[in-house]
Amino acid sequence: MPNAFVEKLRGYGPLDSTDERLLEAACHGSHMYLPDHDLICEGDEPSTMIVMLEGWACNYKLLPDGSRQIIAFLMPGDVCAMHVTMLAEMDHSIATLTTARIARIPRAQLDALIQSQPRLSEALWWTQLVDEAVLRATIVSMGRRSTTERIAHLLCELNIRMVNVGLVGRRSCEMPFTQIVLADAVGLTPVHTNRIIKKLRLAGALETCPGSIVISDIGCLAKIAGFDDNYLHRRVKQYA
Amino acid sequence: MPNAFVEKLRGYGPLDSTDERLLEAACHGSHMYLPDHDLICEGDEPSTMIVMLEGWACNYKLLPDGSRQIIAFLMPGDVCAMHVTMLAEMDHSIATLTTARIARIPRAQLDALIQSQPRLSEALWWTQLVDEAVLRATIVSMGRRSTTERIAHLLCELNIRMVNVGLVGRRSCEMPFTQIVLADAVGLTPVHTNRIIKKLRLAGALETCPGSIVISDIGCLAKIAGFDDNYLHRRVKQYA
DNA sequence: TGGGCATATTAACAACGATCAATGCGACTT
DNA sequence: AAGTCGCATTGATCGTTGTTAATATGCCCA
Repeated sequence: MPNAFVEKLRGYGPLDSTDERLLEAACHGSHMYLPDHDLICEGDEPSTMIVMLEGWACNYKLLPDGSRQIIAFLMPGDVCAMHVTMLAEMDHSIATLTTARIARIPRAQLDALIQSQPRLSEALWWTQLVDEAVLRATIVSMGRRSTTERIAHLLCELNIRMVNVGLVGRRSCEMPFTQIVLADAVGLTPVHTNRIIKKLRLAGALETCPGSIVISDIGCLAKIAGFDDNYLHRRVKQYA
Repeated sequence: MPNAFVEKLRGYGPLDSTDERLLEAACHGSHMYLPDHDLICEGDEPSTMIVMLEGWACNYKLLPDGSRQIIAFLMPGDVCAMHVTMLAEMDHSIATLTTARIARIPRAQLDALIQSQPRLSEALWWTQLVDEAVLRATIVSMGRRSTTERIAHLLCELNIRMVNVGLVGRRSCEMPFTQIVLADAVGLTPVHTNRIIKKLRLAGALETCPGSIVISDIGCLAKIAGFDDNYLHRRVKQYA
């Protein structure tokens, strides 16, 4: 099975065979986790970089009143912020959304990799910068887009990111999370999120199953969202 | 006049005199800009790291309907994301909010600095990670806090950041932006922002002048916001 | 096989924030 | 001195979103 992390970094620029071999070796001690499993919690001391190999996860924060805000979605190939090990404690938690295979690369090993493989170092920097651009886009969505645009925009982004790592089949793109999870990501109640999902379903943009959302017309969704993918900083545009 | 950038990086850990000298030298060709001046725009190709030496600026994005979302505030000592020069084009714009002194460090010079001064490199990484944590906290505020908490939380954050770089005098902390700017940062209309500001004023938390907001009771504000500064990562991890 | 549980869905109502409109005020210009 | 402009402020009204509640559905498990 191809290593999604290697695959993703290749998206930035060519890696040589040593780069890829070392990267795969670093991901060797991966483990499977069940859905809804906290990989690390706010307040914990980070000691490793977390790499998603299979499945989905999210960064989130809990508030005193018990509500949750999902800050970012992680899919295969994604990493939690590089070098977080420089910080004394996590300011957010990371949990799986589905069963997931995860590798943890200790700081020392990461540092060694970065120092010896300049291409790898640059590719990792690039993923870091793109992740930050995604956070900025999220802020814009939450501040100035209508709730319908907001949800459509998020789904467009996830769709492109899934395409980038080969998660989208011939015609169907299935996102494996409940409407409750989606609500926590866009800052709405599950009830209202459901109303919007219904609207998007009636518009023909998507279909729903319990536990997942299937994109049926990405063009329709992109139009509703006013989606522009420039912030994902893809090197190769593959739109027709 | 002390260099705010050097001062801020010192907040992470000790720099040696060479670090500080080189950093100050890199900031030598600074320029003054008027308020509301775009330093770089979405779509532009970034070629330098932008360093705030005096005054305030913000990262923002404009939407097709003309509305604006401010993504982050920049104050003296702050930099726009390190290494953005790796990306082909800016995904957001940066504009001054007040008159401001700004240095631009070309990528080559930045790379040389980072390679020769490991402490500096680490300190820059740290600022980068803290900036990202601030973006995460912004998302949480926009998604799950009441509008009053949201505004109070932002003001608390800005207050701490101002304290960190010596911008808060003996008793008064004045933030030099209009309520319109604040509205664009918290994703509300100026009208509603004004209503909340009034409420906070009546609670004794702040005072207003045209064009600025003065914090008069940070404790009160922090209580209203439910503010916890952990995400600003002010304590430094001790390495064995 | 039946009961419990999480998710999805819908309705009715309440609360919140946007919109529209008008006024005051001070700084700046002519 | 009059006029313009941007900002701050307030009121009235309207649309959107949250809240509460009820029901349906499918799944897991005892």
